Amino acid sequence: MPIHNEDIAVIFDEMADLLDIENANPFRVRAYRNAARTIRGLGHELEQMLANGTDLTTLQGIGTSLAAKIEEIIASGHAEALDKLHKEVPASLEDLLHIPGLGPKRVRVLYQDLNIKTLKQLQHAASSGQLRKLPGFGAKTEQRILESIKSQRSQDKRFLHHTAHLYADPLVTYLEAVPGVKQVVVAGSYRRGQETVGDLDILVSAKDDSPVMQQFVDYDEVTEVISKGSTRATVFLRNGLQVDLRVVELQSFGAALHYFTGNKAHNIKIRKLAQQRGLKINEYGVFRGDKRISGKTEESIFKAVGLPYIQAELRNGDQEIKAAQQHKLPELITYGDLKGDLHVHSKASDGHASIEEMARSARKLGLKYIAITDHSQSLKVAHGLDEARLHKQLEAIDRLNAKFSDFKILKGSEVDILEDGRLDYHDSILSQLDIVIVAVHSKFHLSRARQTTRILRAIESKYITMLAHPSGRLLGERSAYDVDMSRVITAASERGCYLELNSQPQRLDLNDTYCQQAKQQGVLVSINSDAHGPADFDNLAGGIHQARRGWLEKRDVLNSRPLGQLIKLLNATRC
DNA sequence: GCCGTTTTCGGCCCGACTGTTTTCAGTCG
Repeated sequence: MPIHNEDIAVIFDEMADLLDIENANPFRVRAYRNAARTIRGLGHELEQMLANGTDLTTLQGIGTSLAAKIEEIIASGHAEALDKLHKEVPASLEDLLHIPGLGPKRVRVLYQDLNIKTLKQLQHAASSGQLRKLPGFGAKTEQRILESIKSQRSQDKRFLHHTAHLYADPLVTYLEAVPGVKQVVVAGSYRRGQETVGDLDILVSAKDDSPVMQQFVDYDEVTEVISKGSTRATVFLRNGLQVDLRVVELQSFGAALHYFTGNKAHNIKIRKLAQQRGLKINEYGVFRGDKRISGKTEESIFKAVGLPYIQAELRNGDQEIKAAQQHKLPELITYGDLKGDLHVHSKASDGHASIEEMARSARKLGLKYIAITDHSQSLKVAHGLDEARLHKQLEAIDRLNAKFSDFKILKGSEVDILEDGRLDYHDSILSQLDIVIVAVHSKFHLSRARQTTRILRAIESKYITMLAHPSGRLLGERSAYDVDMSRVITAASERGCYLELNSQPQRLDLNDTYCQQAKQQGVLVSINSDAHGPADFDNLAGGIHQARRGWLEKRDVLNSRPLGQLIKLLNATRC
């Protein structure tokens, strides 16, 4: 069975948790956590790197001991050191760590003094008032633990970026209207454009006498106030989203924005660079001794450590700092660079607007072309078009195009890849289309070998233009099907076709890592909305975030091309 | 457990808030 990086990272995280509870050297604990973080951000499978003879100790935070453990896990599927820890500390204690307010020290007390090992035992002890007698615990802590178990807040719920946006936007508007407020920005993973966010970090600069903190906790969506100080507060909104508010002075705003945008690994690296220059960076600025030398803007923070500005989406503490030092940062694609959308449905299949409505909506947003790509005949559930209906649609598109002088509707289809890799229409049909998107909509559970062969065969087909939502995942609902994506990207490169970055909020697929691989192999990516109605064109903004996290520039994106160039590139896929 | 352009030993990012204390530990981000 292949061992993925995530499997190894999970083991190291668990070891860190258990060592923490064991009261091990905190820096040893941190070493495991750092290693887990490094591994998650690698972008290449460790198993593959090892097979290629890579020396793992060259990786950040991996020394001889952890490299040996990685090899052990890849070879055997487990780590003896973790097995040993399990004999000393019950694995279930890890669950207790996820309760807000419970850290390693208190979990250790719970286990040693009351032999509490599970959430259920914890709930029982809290209900019967036993916790408040423990050292370091009190009645309030006991109450909070009980409430948190009841509300299942410990489940670490994450929200789609798209969903968080729906709540962030009105809250920002609300805060901006508070007297004395000068600036409001949502930082954190939201600003970095992550697919999902665990909470919202909102940064505000305001006059000293501004009532912003009080107004924040009085916001009518707030159901619970966790903490509230003079510069920081934490609340929960009705939908369970946690929101942290921080208030800083204008002169510190850039430093705070950088600090609270993160990610953590990025911040730590930037701080270390500062240390090497005899400087100290915190959320209030850059300091030499006690003297603040900058902090008003993010640019000034980067400048202080000798770096050019690094876009928020790139800040994951992995490659971006080295690239910045070498002046090799990408000039990231922006929303305005998009010229069209190559994956759009109409009500002929499972969309809910006419082709003309979709075209006019796209045109209104400034796009110059769309491709109508309704589903093919096998996808009955989405009213896939048979050959006769598709023919009629092509004629209708001809008639519509005659109405536009500055906009083009391309003829396309989202063609099902059948179980054996054949396509759902004959070549004679496909040859009449401007664009053929192929996609998997069934048989998600094939073995890795069969799924990969299936998709590679589809890519080899004479008329295909691009592969849509290549991994098939739905965030929070369905994981990716098991496919060797690196082979798919290489095949697309050799075949000379394109890959989609589907902008639906729960897809965002290709993901960032594979976008970068596609770029490295010269495969153009198309950022498509997969719109089923006019409002869905808004999804493109999320696709842009994802593309930026994948280091894509304008030149790497197929639908950044004006129509004339695009058509040449579409024709070039016909082999 | 990792790391090193003063170091192979002795450091390791840093500050706010809460609750339980009586000056601070634990937790969190």
